[in-house]
Amino acid sequence: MRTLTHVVAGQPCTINFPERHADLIAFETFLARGDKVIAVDTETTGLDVYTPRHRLRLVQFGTSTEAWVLRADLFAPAIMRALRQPRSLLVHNAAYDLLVLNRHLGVTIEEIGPRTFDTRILAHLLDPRTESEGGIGLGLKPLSAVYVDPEAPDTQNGLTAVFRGLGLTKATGWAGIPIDHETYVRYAGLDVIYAHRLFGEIGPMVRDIGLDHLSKFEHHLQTLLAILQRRGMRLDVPYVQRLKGELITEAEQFAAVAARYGVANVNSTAQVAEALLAMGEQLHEHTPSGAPKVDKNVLLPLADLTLQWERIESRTPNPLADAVVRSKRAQKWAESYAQAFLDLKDADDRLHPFIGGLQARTARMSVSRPPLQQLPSGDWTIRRAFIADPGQAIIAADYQAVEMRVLAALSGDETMIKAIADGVDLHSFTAERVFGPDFTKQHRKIAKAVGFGKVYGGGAATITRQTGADLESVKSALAAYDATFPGIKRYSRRLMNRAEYGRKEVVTPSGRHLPLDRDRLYAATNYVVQSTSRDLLAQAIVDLFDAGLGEHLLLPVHDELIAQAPRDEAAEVIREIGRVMESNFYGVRIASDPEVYGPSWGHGYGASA
DNA sequence: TTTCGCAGCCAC
DNA sequence: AAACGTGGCTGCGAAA
Repeated sequence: MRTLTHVVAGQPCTINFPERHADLIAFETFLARGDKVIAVDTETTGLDVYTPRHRLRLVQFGTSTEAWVLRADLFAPAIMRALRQPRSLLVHNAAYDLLVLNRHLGVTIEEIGPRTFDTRILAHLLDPRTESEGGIGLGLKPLSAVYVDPEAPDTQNGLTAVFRGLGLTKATGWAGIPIDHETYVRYAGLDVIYAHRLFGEIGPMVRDIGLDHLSKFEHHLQTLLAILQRRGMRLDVPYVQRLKGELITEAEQFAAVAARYGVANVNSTAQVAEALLAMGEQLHEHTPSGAPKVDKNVLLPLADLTLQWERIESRTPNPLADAVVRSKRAQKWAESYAQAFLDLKDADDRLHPFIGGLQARTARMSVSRPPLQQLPSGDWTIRRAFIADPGQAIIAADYQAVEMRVLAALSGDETMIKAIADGVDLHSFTAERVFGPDFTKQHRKIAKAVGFGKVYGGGAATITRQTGADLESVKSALAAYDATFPGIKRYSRRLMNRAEYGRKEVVTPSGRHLPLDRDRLYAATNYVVQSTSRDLLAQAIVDLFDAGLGEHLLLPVHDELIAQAPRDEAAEVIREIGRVMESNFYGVRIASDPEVYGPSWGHGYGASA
């Protein structure tokens, strides 16, 4: 047994590192003490839990003064027994550890999820802001520094310094550092001690502000999302390999065209800008640092293309601009999607994207490694890579204009609530009220942009840029919109006034406190709408599991759920899922649109083979 | 050599 | 008076 000592917040703590089986007797004694709550953490070789190369190295247990760091290669049975004892577990960012323990030790999410407390969830409820947003942050280190001990070492960054001394990098260090390296063991042990103390500090705070109920909900949701992640989605590997090859060829062909105009690297914005200027093009827009902007909003018009890639016929296309946008798109799709899919798949050709259930400031969920919430939707080719399990079909149900409906409900605007109840197209309705009965397609487009502008907090200038309409008609459309839906303007003003003179935050119907930046109080409306829309989807996921439909779910995508079901039941299952998703929110119907896609996700976007 | 901020692009 | 919100990820090019 190796024993390390460390002072945490002025108190001496011990970190025990058993080296042989005889050392476990003391560990059993520690467990037999019967602490109600024990902190747990894992150290692994990397973040990609389901790739064949992923390994579990250490599992740590601890209280506020004592940690046990156990090697998974030597002591797996003891670790499993400890995890299965009937007591509460305390984990910082349990979304990750639940999956690790399930995959490597077979201790399932269902076994330990329901009795796990996650300090990251508690911290997010207290303040969801990251460090860069002016908050404490959601990592164990910044939270410990604030709530436990200002001297808390940064165990993650501290180790990267150690990695360098060993000739390792950030990428190779977690797998390569010797498993008994003193700093590695020490920091592994400190993490559970800090997590335990952090829980002791912020657990009561969450209770005091009346968020116990929301906390319970978020813990339950996280467990369900972990089950979705464990399930994963099936990848059509031959299709992805073929697609990747085609995309790379396309990227190379257009890169060769760009090279003829002096651009050796299409991803170098500096090279592209210089070459375009040399060709006599004007570049009026600039980036925050002052460089000429050459993004696709600039390049597509130079190539005589709309933002939807249709020919405008208003000028001679600039061949360089055309080649650059085409090469970059093909390369982005090849790398960010096709290649990422192949890198992250498990041994059974399934992808298990990480679902962050409580991610954004607004609690919106995120999906990463790979980013399945942001696959191209204007074209089916990338989504076609995901296929249903044998005998099943991909199905999906999305909320219809959920953010507009939430805004209508929260603001209580009678005109909009009635329009929704009557089932009319909201943007056409707005266009008619703003521009009269003879409104055009362009008028509807402006009305739609104004509606989104209200949700996002966008102003006349932004809407002008988006729609190409002139500033004056956009301004009058905004004024007419306010006159048509006075409740929405009133509601936004109320949120801002409260923040102006009271706490710089907005509180959602679920009781979530969302901090506002003092120079961006106008974001209040967006925050409460976005957050509430997320809460509705989260509630739907919980309800679907309660209704026995959880086994069908595959992925949440902000306002929709992707699922699968046996082919001959698919239509019925998705209708049922859609029904469970629907609700009445302050008198406004939150409606869903169920759809059977077919053999792949891409079949919902026009794929046929 | 590795890390990191910027620019850009994908989604809702 | 006006104010475009939330994420993930890749490549470049300079800093460390």
